[in-house]
Amino acid sequence: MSAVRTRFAPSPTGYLHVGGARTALFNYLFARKHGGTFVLRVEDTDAARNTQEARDAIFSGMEWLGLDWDEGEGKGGDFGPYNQSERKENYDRWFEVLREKGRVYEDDGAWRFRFERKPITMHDLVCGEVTIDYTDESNTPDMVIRRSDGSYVFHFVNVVDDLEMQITHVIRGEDHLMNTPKHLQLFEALEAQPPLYGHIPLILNPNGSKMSKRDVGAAVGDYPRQGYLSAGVVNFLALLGWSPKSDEEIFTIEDLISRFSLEAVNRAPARFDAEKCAWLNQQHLLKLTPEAFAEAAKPFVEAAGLPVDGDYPAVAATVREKVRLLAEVPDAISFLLSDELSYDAEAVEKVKGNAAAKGLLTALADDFSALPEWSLDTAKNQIGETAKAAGAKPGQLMFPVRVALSGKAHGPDLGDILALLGREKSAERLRSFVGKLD
RNA sequence: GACCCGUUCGUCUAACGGUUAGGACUCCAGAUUUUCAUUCUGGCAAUAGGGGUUCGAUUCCCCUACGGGUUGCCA
Repeated sequence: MSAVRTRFAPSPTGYLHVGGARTALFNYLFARKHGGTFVLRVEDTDAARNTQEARDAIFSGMEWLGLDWDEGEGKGGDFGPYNQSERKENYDRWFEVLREKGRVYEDDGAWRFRFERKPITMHDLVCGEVTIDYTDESNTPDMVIRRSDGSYVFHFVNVVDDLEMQITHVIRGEDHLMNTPKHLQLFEALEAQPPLYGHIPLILNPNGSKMSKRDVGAAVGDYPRQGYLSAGVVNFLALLGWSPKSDEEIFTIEDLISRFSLEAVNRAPARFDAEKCAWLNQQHLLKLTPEAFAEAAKPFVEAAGLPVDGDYPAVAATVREKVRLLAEVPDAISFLLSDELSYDAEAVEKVKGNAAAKGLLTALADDFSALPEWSLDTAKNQIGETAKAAGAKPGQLMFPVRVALSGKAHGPDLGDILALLGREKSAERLRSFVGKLD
């Protein structure tokens, strides 16, 4: 087989959505796996619906996901231009071939392609052998390939471009399965070898309806904003419709490249599960070094108006194992970066339910002030000492201290909190919290 | 309507025609952590229904139901 060439061919009419991203991913994985070439072609033949924002969203989305293309926008290549809007001469030339062969005829100013009336069998890389009968013209009317304004429709330009760009494998959504016989007929009329096709199942909403624009989780551009790592999203998308055929499921893009195969792609559509996507993201977050985590979370913390100098890297590191999305970080550490505390009502109520808490917290504040030296260990140990001195179990005091210092029921390790806050602030927050318990 | 693809725990999925139908997410219960999270252990939970073929069917065939797709001078 000649060298593998795949392509992703989006039309810039909206943002890049997860379905398109997964199609791009599978084409990318397949090309990389086989040492082939991945082409990015923009199908911008519908001038009325195309927008510059949509073009930019495609490029930035692909870049964010790490799906670097070899030919296309910004990369050049021997088969350009890679925008269909700039390829009219190519279409005119091939249209002329069809006209000379008598395969097209005029209809109301438009030109229709005359199908051969016979059953068309395709050998889909994912779906297997599928036959569509083109014998009955009323079911499969000859299709317009050139509009009355002289422009060409999707089916024709798509085929001409795949032909000229020497695409060997077309991996696309199942919504194109019924289009494939049309494309096959075009290739045959053009006397060209068609690529191999693989149709992957669509992604559905959690309720089973078709996932489209505007649905939750549909826009790739939203993921970075919510604090997803591209590694997490790529991992999740890969598992939607493809299986490694093993119990493993945490994969880097390199892992995916080496394991990917079209044979392992499912035929049934998959539903989008935000919970699992977030969990996978957490798994990839866990793989970051504390420094890398702090750096990744930085934009979110800055956007929340919190300072990211001084202790910030150490502060961020305390919640590395406690968040699923980076967008959760500012909330999780704001009490360490700012003195403005907001108390979680439920957590405070829980402390109020503990009759001994007030006395214990007051005693601890005093003991903190009296501590000869202040360190993570001495401070943390003092909690136990103070509790025991009052005849209470250490565990009884841990939660109230957590709420007093952070205002929350969940957060970093108590020792980390004490060390970062320091002696004065810790004692001060304990005392001020006691005042709120009345 | 017609045509095409599909149907395993709620979700993502595994299972040469022979498994107590496995794993993961979620949820619940324990353990660990003097706190939170992480981690670990255990639990709940599925072959859409009906016919065949077969010694034996999640697996092969047919029918029904359900879901999705296509049916444009959109892509």
